Amino acid sequence: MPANKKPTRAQQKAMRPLQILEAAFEEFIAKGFSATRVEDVAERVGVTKGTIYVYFETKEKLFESMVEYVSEPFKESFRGFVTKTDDPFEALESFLSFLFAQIVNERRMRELFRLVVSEGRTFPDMIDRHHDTFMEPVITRIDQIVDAGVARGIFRQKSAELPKVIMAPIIGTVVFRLIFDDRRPLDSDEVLSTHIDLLMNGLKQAMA
Amino acid sequence: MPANKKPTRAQQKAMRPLQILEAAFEEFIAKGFSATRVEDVAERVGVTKGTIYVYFETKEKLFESMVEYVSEPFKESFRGFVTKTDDPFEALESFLSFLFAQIVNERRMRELFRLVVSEGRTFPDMIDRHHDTFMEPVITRIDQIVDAGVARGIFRQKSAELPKVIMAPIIGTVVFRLIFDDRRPLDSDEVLSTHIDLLMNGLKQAMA
Amino acid sequence: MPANKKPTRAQQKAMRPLQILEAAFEEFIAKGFSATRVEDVAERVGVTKGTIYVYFETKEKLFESMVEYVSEPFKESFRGFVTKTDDPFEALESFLSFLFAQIVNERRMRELFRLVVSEGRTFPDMIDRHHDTFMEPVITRIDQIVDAGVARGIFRQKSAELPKVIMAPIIGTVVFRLIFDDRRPLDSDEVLSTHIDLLMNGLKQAMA
Amino acid sequence: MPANKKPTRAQQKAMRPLQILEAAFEEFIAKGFSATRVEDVAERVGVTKGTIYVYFETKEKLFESMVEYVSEPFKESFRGFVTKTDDPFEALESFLSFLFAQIVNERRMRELFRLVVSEGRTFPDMIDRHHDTFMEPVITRIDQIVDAGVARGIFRQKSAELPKVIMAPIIGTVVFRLIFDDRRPLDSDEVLSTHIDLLMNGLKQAMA
DNA sequence: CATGAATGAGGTTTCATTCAT
DNA sequence: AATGAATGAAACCTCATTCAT
Repeated sequence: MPANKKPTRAQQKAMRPLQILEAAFEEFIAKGFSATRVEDVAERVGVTKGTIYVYFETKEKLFESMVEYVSEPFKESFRGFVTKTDDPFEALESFLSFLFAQIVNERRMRELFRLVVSEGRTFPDMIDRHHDTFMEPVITRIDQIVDAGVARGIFRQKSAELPKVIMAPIIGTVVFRLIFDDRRPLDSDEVLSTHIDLLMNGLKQAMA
Repeated sequence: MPANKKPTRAQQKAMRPLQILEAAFEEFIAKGFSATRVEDVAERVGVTKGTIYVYFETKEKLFESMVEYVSEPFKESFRGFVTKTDDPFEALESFLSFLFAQIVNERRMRELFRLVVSEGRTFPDMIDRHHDTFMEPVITRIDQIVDAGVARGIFRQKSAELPKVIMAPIIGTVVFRLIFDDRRPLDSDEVLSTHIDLLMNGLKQAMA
Repeated sequence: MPANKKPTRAQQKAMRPLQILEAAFEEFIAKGFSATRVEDVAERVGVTKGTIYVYFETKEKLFESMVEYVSEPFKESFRGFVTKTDDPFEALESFLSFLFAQIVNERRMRELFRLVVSEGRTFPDMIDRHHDTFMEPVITRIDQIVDAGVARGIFRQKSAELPKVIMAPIIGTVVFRLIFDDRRPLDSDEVLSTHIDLLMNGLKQAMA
Repeated sequence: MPANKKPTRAQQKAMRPLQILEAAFEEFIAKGFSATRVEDVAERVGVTKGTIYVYFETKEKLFESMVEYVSEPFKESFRGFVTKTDDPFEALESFLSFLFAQIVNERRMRELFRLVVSEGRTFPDMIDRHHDTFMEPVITRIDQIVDAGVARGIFRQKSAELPKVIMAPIIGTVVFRLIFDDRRPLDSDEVLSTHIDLLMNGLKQAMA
């Protein structure tokens, strides 16, 4: 069963948009929307400029489709994430581990953040969608876990911004890695466990 | 003591570079390096393209000078920051308050982060300088405070990444504000006090 | 006698070129040669670009074939036109009525004129053919009628350019309709009868 | 008093738009709007593409400005045209001579007609303006002359479309020259005098 | 110092045409 | 016969930069 050297035309056609989106991702995160040339994307795929326009109407549409494309895996795995425990500590730890794995340690997600920060002003829709499908659900989930902990007298009365304070180190770590990871790598697992450790103590302490 | 209605021509002349840097800042943060036109900067100042080139050799140099320019105030105030207490809790709280005031609540600093994230790949020097004059000193200072606390048996044994975990929420909050503040404003003071509160409890707990 | 619901595939096939020529006509008169896309023509027929090239080698050839195609009906009817009278007045009136019916009041012929005017410089052959198969025969026929009238002492001695002067209002009316008919419709019948009336009097008068 | 070899920069600047409009006219009439390249216009002026865009925002705007520019002389001379006689025959003859001189025998005006015919569908404004500033005033003037003649019992009762019938040969002759003049030149003066002669007889006849 | 006309390289997009299926 | 993916040449337009005034 030898590997298929040449894909059929039908296979080729089905793959093209994906190939282009992959290439677009790499180019856009490397140079930003404006400084990326459509031709760069084409070259990376191994086709000519015109081919890009067979699949995407404009550079803007290509960018937006690409953002959609790289956002999908997280949305998918978030939908599939279920807490298996009733213990608020374990629930929080479990969810934070999940977020670290899916966001901090996923290059795609880290770079997606770069784009949200850098191109958000030019693509407000992206911000809205990112908020609605990412930030809002995540914050809400944290909120629920904290609420449950508070209701059961395990966590202390929460502050209004507590969910964001719990979330902030994740965003911070993402950005830290985006900026400095090349020269100052950071031990993500250590950061995660430290963050959790701090949180567990910080939240529990109230009960003392 | 007459009000200075019109600056003299000499004063005007001396201000030109500053005006240009201010204008450049606004344009570059709004559209990014690549999408900003030198003419946009000129228009904002009220001069013509050519004038920009009287003071700055290239668009790149203008950008770099602008980053330098908006970075200065933080460096200045950081140099002037002294801890007046020996108590590690107070020292940490004091320093975090300082960072919130100087970074999270300073539009210039927030937007500077946007540029570091978005243009860092194109301007590696900026990243290096930002690391050396901003991140490194800040982390070091946190480290010192934590070390002091540990040495005096007030804080528990610290993790290697603890300073970054303490710093991360600040970066995270900056980025949160950069991205969502327009539609989901966040109560910075509440975030600060919650963060400090959590930290105090989290760190102290070790002693229990 | 069942209605022919669907043409057979063979019939379909035979019709393709005609359908394409029809579509090409509509597109070319609407946007001109250069601004018309081969794909527009294809879409109008309901096929894809490639199909056009099955029947026509290039866009130019398509255009030329189309001009040929829409010119045919006039040539046909002109060949079939016979003067049934000996009276020069009646002959002239009859021929002018024929020309109005076939040219001024025929959308195809009017639009053909638009193409001759607009694309003539790019397609000199079209001009030549239009001259040889249209203008020249028509002018000649007018000339013959006038000659006959002069020979029989009914019309006055003609001017060298008289046939063109007789013809010019027809072209003028065509162009008037091409340009302004949408907002300033013109009563073709009234124009025809006025033109004839004027001519009859103008030509006859000489004899007085 | 030697000729000024090099115009000053100020002179140059004042002339540029005119030079460009002249060049645009020649290019647009030769190839039509769509097939004309901005670079062709630039080359004809002896500057580069970019220079065109210093003076005209888009190719469309350039086209429209050019139409405006070449229309002006006729509007000017039409405003200056006054009939010096009370005799309707003379008035009509005088006006038709004027129109032949200004329209039929003016290359600019002839070619303007080509553009109206060929680009009218793409530039409806041009049609409107051409109607309002050219066709309508001319037709109105003819109408007035004819009315005066009828009122004084010199011309017969006019037909509703008579002014257009009087005007049509002029448009027809223009178009004839546009299309065929290269290979079948036409004697404009002869056409004019024949047209006038025919008209005079045709109109006067009523009195008999 | 300041201007702004001019440049020209380069970017996005279009489209006639080809060709494997 | 018909398709439509792919090409690549070329068009429109932009903009950093220069330089004579």
